[in-house]
Amino acid sequence: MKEDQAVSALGALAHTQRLRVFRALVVAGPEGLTPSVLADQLDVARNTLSFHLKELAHAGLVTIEQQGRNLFYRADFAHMNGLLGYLTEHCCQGGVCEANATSRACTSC
Amino acid sequence: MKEDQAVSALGALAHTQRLRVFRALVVAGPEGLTPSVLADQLDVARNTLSFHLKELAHAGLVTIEQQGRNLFYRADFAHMNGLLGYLTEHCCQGGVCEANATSRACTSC
DNA sequence: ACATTAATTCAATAAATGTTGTATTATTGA
DNA sequence: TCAATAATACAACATTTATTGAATTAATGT
Repeated sequence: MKEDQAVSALGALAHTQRLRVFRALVVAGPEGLTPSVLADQLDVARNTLSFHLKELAHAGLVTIEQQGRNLFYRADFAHMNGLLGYLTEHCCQGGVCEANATSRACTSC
Repeated sequence: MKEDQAVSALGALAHTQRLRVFRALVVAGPEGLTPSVLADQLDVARNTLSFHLKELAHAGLVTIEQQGRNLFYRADFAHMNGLLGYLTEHCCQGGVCEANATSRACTSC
């Protein structure tokens, strides 16, 4: 992951509602969730949610698939994993755990 | 780490210059760096840097110690570690790696 | 075709964030 | 004490981000 990707992903998560949206998608797993369900679950206006989902998608943290008139948003675990790897790597730069950095990211995601 | 702390830390790092400042402090290690040195190193105006350092400090990611007329800023590795733990834990919620979550954070920081 | 549902888009506004220049506080050394 | 240095604080402004209500697009079922 590049610096600007990391900044973008960090910015996308640096908002209470978006972090909750992302967490809800993580919990939902590979099936994902529709904006309607998310809006009900998190009590957010639909257009506001749409804005935040776009932010998350633009940052590469979620993917979108259309099924009929529903959209299914899913957490992009690989991208989140890349962010964790970036942070771990740079958190430890100059430290003693560089060798572990790659194995430390969430490999199951 | 609580949600609002995580949001705050994520927001502090979600800015190119602040991320670079933090990385420079990580590289500098336990000695830390003064604003003057950071400003020269990163080519940022001093008052702008002061603003960004305040943001990082407010988010708990850096600590400040005064020595004479110099201030020494240091990366707070424990706090960064806490953020990584929070993200790892929530990135994996509902997944298979919850048992590893605690061991995955940067233990050397 | 028509009404309904899902979701987004747009414009307007409000709120938060970032930058710059200037002024201020505090420490040091002559 | 006075000049120089380190750093922050403040005010003004510009920019970006967030929210809301109204309108729009697209898919579905009758």
